[in-house]
Amino acid sequence: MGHSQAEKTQNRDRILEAAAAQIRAGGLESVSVAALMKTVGLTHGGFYGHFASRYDLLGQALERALLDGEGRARAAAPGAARPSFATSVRSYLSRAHRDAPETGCAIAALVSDVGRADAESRAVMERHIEGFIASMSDRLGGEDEAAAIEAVCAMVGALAISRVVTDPKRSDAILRAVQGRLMAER
Amino acid sequence: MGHSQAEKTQNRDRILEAAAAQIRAGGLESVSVAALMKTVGLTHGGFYGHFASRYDLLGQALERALLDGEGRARAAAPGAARPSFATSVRSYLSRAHRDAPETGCAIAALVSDVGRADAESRAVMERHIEGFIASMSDRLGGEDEAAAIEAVCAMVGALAISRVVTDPKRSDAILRAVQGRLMAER
DNA sequence: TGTACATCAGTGAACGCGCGTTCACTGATGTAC
DNA sequence: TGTACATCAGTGAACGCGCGTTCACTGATGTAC
Repeated sequence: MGHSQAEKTQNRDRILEAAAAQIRAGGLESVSVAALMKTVGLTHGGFYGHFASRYDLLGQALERALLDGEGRARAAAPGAARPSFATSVRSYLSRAHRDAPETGCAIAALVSDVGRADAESRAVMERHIEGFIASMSDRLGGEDEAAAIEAVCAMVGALAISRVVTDPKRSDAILRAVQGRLMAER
Repeated sequence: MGHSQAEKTQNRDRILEAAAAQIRAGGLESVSVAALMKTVGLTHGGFYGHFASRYDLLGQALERALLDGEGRARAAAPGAARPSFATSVRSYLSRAHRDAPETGCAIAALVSDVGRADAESRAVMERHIEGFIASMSDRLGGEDEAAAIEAVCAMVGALAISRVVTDPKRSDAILRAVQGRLMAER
């Protein structure tokens, strides 16, 4: 077994990435140090060589999850150009996105959790919410921020709600309805 | 100290009500049997005379929280008549509602939590989401379900997001923006 | 280039703590006569 | 109506368990010569 410095950096990153996926799949509280380290193939004791505490990790994992989700959105648009409003909405409100929370938007995956978290965590997510609004506003021509805010709220709400609904057809219909409304309005 | 049968029924109800508030304020996982019983003024041992397990309680508390939230919405409309679309939206997207999650809509308070819960819990919330959509659809004239679905998603999303945003003015602005857009459209 | 040693990433046993749950017990309630 | 007894709501000590965290240890890495 190797213990090089390069591997340490790499392991830290793998821990963070696994935690970022875990919090989206199971919520902030679902992260256990032992289980996390097992996922990465290490033992729990080594954790504290990378992070000061579970709480410390959680803060960083939240930021990472938010970045990951945005990265995925960017990657989902084929071609180099910035995706259009319609493309963003379609990709965000897709079944694929709904069915893969662990790699998807962390805002939708964790809104209600973070809404009751400490101010620091809320500020972290807040920055990404503003980024989301700004990018949608941009894609709408940048004139009407209220329209962008409504779109973001409807998208986050629809995705989160679609994950609650147990009837797959009905869940699909909700995604489609909001998609249709958002595209039709402009 | 009294132990009459009437008091037992009453205590059970108080436990359930406290749990319904707690899950909206702190999430499903935030409920601890000991803390809950203390809130109600009893000791933890007595809990199992009322519920089979913590898990059993959680299921019932979720249903109760959802009913509570709807009751509050109904009570918020002064006068006997069913509130209009505009009144519902205004009351739902109010600062008062945002600042009192423990008595407010359990859908907004717990969407992302329940989205990753077992099918049974999801089905419980699903029924209330359908009820919410149906009532909004009704208030819109009952012709365009997609409009009602969009409104519900935007309202739930906006309220949940407004609780994340740490800047109070910006949080207010988000509520107002979505309110304005939903009312303007029809 | 090769050797000796210090560094340090990761190991795994151990600890304290809180939590869900159990259970023998208490004493008021409510019922049978 | 009053008395004796069974019932049972609530008490609080105790238990097992999992979890976050610590720490002495291991052995490969990387550096000084």
